[in-house]
Amino acid sequence: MSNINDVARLAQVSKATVSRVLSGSRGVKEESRQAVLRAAEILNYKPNAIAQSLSSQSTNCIGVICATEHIQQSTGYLQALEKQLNQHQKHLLLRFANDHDSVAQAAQELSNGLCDALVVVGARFPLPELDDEIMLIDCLSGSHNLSIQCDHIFAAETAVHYLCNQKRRQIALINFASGEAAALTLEGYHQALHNHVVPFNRQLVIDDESSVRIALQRLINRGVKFSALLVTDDTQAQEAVMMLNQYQLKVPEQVMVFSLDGSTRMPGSNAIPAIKYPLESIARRAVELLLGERHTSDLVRGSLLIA
Amino acid sequence: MSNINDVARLAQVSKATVSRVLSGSRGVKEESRQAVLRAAEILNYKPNAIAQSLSSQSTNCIGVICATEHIQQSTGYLQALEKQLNQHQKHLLLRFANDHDSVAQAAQELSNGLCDALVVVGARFPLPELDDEIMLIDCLSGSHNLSIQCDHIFAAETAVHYLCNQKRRQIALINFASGEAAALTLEGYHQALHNHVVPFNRQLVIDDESSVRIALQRLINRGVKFSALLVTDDTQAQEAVMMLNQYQLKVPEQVMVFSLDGSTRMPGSNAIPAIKYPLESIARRAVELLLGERHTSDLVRGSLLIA
DNA sequence: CTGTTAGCGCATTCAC
DNA sequence: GTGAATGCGCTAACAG
Repeated sequence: MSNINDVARLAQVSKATVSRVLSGSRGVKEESRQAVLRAAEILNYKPNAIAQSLSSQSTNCIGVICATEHIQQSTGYLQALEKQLNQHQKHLLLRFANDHDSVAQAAQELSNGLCDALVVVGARFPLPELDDEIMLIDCLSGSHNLSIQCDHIFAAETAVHYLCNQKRRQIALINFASGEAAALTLEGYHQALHNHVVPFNRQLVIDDESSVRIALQRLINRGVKFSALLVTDDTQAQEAVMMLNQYQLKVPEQVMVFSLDGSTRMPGSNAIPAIKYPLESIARRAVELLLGERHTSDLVRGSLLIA
Repeated sequence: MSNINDVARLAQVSKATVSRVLSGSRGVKEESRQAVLRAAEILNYKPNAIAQSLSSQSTNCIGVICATEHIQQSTGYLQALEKQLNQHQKHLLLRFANDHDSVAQAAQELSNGLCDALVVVGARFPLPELDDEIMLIDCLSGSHNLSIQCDHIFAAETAVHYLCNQKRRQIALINFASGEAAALTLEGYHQALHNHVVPFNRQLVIDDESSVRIALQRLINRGVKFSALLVTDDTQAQEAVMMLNQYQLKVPEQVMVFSLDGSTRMPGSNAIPAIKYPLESIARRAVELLLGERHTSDLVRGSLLIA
């Protein structure tokens, strides 16, 4: 690989001029300019990103720590984020993590100057204490950090309203296992039921179980009837549908399953009503936040999506 | 962020000694050693990765260009790759691409010293001419490059054998739209049919159509009967199942769908027989290849997976 | 307009 | 054992 010296020599100018042409590029005689460009072309010269980073004290890398648990959703975020970052000439350094400790370790290892910023995406578990500079997207909690959260109250309300309008008034909820997200979802659920004058039945809610299958079994074991089931994402929804079928419960005739996050639909889940969040929009805001073009943490509302 | 000078000053030694302790670390008096470690601890010092890279002429980053078309599969590779790279203290720089030009551009942009190596994963379209150093994993072609390919002949053979044993002899094939992978798949299909003394019927094969839905429509429009359908991956399989249902064709009673790549099963596709490739193993070999611990391009066989 | 110089933070000689 | 000096490739400040 050729470097700036090679170009300077071939173009008969100094390194500084080469640098000027390829960067700021103003205040350079057209003649030298052309010479530099020609030389660069001939040598197929690309400024070394590492050297630029060291000099400018900023790599153009953003570290993304991505939760793997509901990987389908996360992948959607990943694609959207990469697209936005790409448009801003930034690179995406990927790291997967599925629990508290992995996130902590990843954050540690990426805090050595390699990244300009860090983002945690889609964590469905309690996070370690992170530097305030770290951004959280769609995580269970994160009110004190730079973050973009889904409006869980709104989502739950919308879901309940929709289901009530479908004459489904016994609505079960398999909630997040912890975090603010769980509390907010419950709040929206509660509120909407109240608006529809449907009594709240504690027996219809499971909010301390990370496995959908077990949550659903517990729900069924309780023997309470329900005509609708709220789950937190599409993966859970699909699993729920399969289990309900195994229990001879017809979906959606007997139980309508509703996904509180169907942002990245998989083939086969089209028939499940859901709340869909605008991934591109979220990614765009996230990147703007990271780049300092925007300053307020965001609460994003999703829209109702029915087949 | 503190740097090596701060540590050296606090520990009352020179930069060189600090570097020795935190890197090679031999030939240093225990006393200084402790002093350095203590100072580093106090200052929470982490050697700057960028500076190390510039000095050592090797970032520990591997660029991964990931095809998005059948994203579920790719995500599996992504996770497996990240895990392996992580174990080797390497970072994964992610880039998505969905066509010839995007790959070319991504390869360009990542060839500026930021990455030590480049990998293209899961491309289902013709690739641009790439540097020989670039590794291909599960792409349509790539015999001249460093690569890890699935044994498509073996997969198709296995599929056909299985289906024939299930008394399904009219086996339709919706093949890859191009590349060696298509040719090899067809070869395996052909060979296995021959072994089972089933005549080859050109009408049962579609190999110039990138959309499964359209391919399947064409197949059905042709009016040929088929009791089994081979498709190239799970996403396609699920779409095929849905379409077949719309055509009132019961799956698997009337048509058994078989996925030639079911490495990353989604909920709901469990009932579809498939060939499953060992993702972790593939990722491990890939990383070994990248790191020069191994030198031969690989052909990987997948195993039959039935519910 | 352009060349020279001095860092960026670290690893690595080479003397002592 | 250890410190001073040099270089990785580039950008920026400062002279001319």
